[in-house]
Amino acid sequence: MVSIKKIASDIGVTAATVSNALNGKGRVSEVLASRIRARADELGYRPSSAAIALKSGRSHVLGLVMPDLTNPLFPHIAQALSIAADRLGFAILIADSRGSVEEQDLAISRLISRGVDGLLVVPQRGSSPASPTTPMTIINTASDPNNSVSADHWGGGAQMARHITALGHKKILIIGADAVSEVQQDRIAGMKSQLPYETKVEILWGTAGIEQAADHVSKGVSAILTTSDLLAINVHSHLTRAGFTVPDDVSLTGFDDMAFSAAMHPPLTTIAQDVDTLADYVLDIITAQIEGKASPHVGQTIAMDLVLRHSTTAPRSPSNKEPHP
Amino acid sequence: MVSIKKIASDIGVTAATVSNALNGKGRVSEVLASRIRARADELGYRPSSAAIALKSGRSHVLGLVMPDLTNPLFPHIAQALSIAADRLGFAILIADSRGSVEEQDLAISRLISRGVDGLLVVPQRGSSPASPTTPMTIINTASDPNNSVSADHWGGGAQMARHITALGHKKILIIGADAVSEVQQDRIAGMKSQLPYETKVEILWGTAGIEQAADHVSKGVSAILTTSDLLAINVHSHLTRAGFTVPDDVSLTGFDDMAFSAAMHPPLTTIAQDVDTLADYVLDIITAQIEGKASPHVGQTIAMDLVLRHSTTAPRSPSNKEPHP
DNA sequence: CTGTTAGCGCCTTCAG
DNA sequence: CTGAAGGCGCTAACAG
Repeated sequence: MVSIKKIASDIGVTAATVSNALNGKGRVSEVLASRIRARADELGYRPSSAAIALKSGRSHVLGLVMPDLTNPLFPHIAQALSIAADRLGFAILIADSRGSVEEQDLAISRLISRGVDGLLVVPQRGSSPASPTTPMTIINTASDPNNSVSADHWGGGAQMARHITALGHKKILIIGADAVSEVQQDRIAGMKSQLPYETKVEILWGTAGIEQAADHVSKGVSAILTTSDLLAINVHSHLTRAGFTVPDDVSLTGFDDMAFSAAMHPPLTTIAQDVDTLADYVLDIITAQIEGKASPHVGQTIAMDLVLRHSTTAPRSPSNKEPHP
Repeated sequence: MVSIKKIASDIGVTAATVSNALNGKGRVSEVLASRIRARADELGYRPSSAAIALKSGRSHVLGLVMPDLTNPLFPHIAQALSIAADRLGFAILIADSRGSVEEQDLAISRLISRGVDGLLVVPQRGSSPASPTTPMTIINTASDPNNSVSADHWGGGAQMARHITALGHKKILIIGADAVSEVQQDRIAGMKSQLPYETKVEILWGTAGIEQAADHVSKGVSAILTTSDLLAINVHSHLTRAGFTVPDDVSLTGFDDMAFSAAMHPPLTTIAQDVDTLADYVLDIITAQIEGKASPHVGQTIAMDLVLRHSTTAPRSPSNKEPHP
């Protein structure tokens, strides 16, 4: 590793001068400076981030803690975050909280020991991680009091419900994966809020929900709203096994717009997150926090987009009273 | 940030003594040492990783460069790697090479500037990144001459082909996503190697392959082998749209065992990677490289597992000459 | 057993 | 315009 010193001795000046020249502090004559720069890239000089971190107290590294790296949303968030981060000169250290709050706390603690300048955490369901010392921004959902920023899960659910009632559905089944997830609760709350008083709704959770879906269709349910695409594809599988076809017999929707959702048959109507905007907001917030400022984005919520595909359509008689083309 | 010095002055000793006590170098009397330790955790002391990195020249950070964080395999690899890494005291910095070799080189360079001790790279298709200075291990496929370790893609393809010919299929279509991917080439080469001379094989690439799949089935193809689950679900969609059902009309297989593959209908027969073993090998190799040693795992290949589900079955007449239950 | 010194690579005064 | 000195937190080598 070639250091500032090597360059200095090569040229016959002091380390301080090299530092000044390389950082364009203007305190060095242009001729000397360019000679220094030339030698620097001849040697392939790279400033030592350890030294800078030590001196400045800032590592320019952010820690990203996710509940489960296996979560299909992780890639998108990680990608958007990593791109946004290095635009700002930050790198991202990843950690997996492996499904438990203990692991989550451990991960946070390890990251802090690593000297990260800030923490980005998507909390374990139902947990409220906190750090007294290191800035931390929480990406969860609006109903979490500690939430810093998030997609508008409630609004996404609301859009989906509006879409489905506009289609004329009056008997609906909602299936969630996990009742303790605040994100899913918000998604469902949003759905319910937009369903007219007369429409019948039932909510089911987890595998029970998946298995009972077909029964409910037999009993007249004409649309099934789920809180994730993975859940939806699962339900779809049970439905077709039971002899129902989507969307002719039942409409079906997901959430998150995973890669496979456009590829399955029928392509799934779902709700997409704007991860790029999310990433920008998150970084804005964390960098503000690091600098002790306040970000305008704290507490904001990012609109989700309804992605219309072919798994939803108007219900068949008798619940569909309006004619349709 | 409480430093070693603070503890030292609190207790009335020198920084060096505190360092010795905390690192159990034995040069400190047990009484003093425990007094020091006590004060240290009262104060919540954490060694500064920047200082240690500066002093030792080792950051204990590894850089992970992937072609596209959006790749559905990334989560699994990242997770396995991050878990294996922190068992060994390493953290992982992620970078996305965003689909281009230039970005890949940039990412590598940025990571090196960050002072990573080693680089883990899943190379951009067809590229051969190299670093003169920083240890680097390449995770690609056996046919890449720079490959350090990888799943046995060839062997996976071979298993799949054996499975399909054992079922009695004699007219087969192979669909790959991208011909320049060495991984996919190896997967396909493995498949072809195990197909008896008499069986008819055709290979198609990309969207063309997806769109022509149904035609080929009309012309007698009884099994379609793809190089990824995502491709498979896509093909499945086109097939059902054309009125064919899987596996009754055609058998269909994927690769990678994504989350949705078990959930779709029918559940997809596919090939799974043993990412945990992969991660262990990768870390073994990179740490060996960092220490200037040689790892026994270099050049090794990790067996893939055939995951039998319900998208494959024996072909219907006329190509199936043996009776089956 | 404990202290002192010095230096990792860099930058920021403060002098010259 | 350039140099010298000091220090970020830590540890190794060398005293005492």
